[in-house]
Amino acid sequence: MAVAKESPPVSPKNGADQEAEYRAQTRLWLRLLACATLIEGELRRRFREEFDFTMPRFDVLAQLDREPSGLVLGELPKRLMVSAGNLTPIVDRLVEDGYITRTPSNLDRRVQIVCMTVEGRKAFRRMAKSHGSWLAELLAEFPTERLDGLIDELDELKGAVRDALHKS
Amino acid sequence: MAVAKESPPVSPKNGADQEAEYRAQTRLWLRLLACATLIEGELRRRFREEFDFTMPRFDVLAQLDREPSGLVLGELPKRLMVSAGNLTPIVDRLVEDGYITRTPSNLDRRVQIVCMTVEGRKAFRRMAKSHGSWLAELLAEFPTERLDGLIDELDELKGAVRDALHKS
DNA sequence: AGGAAATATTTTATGCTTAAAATAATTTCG
DNA sequence: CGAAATTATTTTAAGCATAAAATATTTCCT
Repeated sequence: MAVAKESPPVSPKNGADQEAEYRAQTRLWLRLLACATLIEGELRRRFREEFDFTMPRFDVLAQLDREPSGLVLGELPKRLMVSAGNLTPIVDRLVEDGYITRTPSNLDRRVQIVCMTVEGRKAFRRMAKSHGSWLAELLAEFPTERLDGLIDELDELKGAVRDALHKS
Repeated sequence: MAVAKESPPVSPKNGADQEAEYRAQTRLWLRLLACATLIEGELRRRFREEFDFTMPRFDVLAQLDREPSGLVLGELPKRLMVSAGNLTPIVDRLVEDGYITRTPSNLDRRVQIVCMTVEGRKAFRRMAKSHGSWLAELLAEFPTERLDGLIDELDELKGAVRDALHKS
């Protein structure tokens, strides 16, 4: 069960410490995933039942809601942390359904500008309101005064992971 | 923008407080999702590149690794928090590839017992080792002494969400 | 100018995920 | 006993997700 044989990264740790840290890191990951899965599953279910809508579609609208003049299509995969190919059929359907428009730029015909329609904006606001209250309902039992603390911890975690990703 | 018009759930809150809490809850959810997405994406990438394997397949093996005598198939969707139908093709392929066996119970022919093979166990251990060190690498910059605190917070969050789900 | 590299987007192949319906075996109970 | 309800699992249809390859356009460079 020798794990700490490789060169220690910062400070030397004996086997038992290293093992304990491994376990804690794994537990953190499992808790994180469990919380996200739990909340995401419930939000997805409600989006479907109440609005016959999906979260990825809602996420696209949420991005466009903040950009009254529209957004270059290529910005969406970056902001939503998904692949570009993934977005194509989602945007296709949002256009079909009249929530957004997709117009090729005249300056650079590779580029497309996506923009929410008036109806899209209306639909988004209605759904966003429900989304907020669903979240409030799901998180109601978590003490309000600890929300900000947890947000800060997660921000730091996110930063730490990002840094680690940039190094490799 | 009237939001707090509905009857207040526990203690009365004025509009501004309610708005602030909504925002904090949304931020918490977005951070949680961002952290999980970031880590999951990287782990998935490495599983694919290093082992040509997927995380759902690994998750199934991880459950079976803790059960030397095997597991009733129906336990897997519960423990992994996925739908039963989802598991069928994943288990199919793990059987095809020789990592696990699936044998119908003689007492109740609806039930199937899933059990890891010797080779499955070997492959799992190899992958689990890498999985642990990848996680350690990704979380290296997050201070060790705060791991347990964050785990506790997430445990509480998970409990709060579960409670909210059971109520509805 | 004109070919090569870069950029934006779509297509393809594969796999995960869900919900709902279908199948099959067991249990319950009148 | 035998029909109805329950339980375990699979199938189906639809959508999300990725990686890798393809397409189309623009920029860079000589």
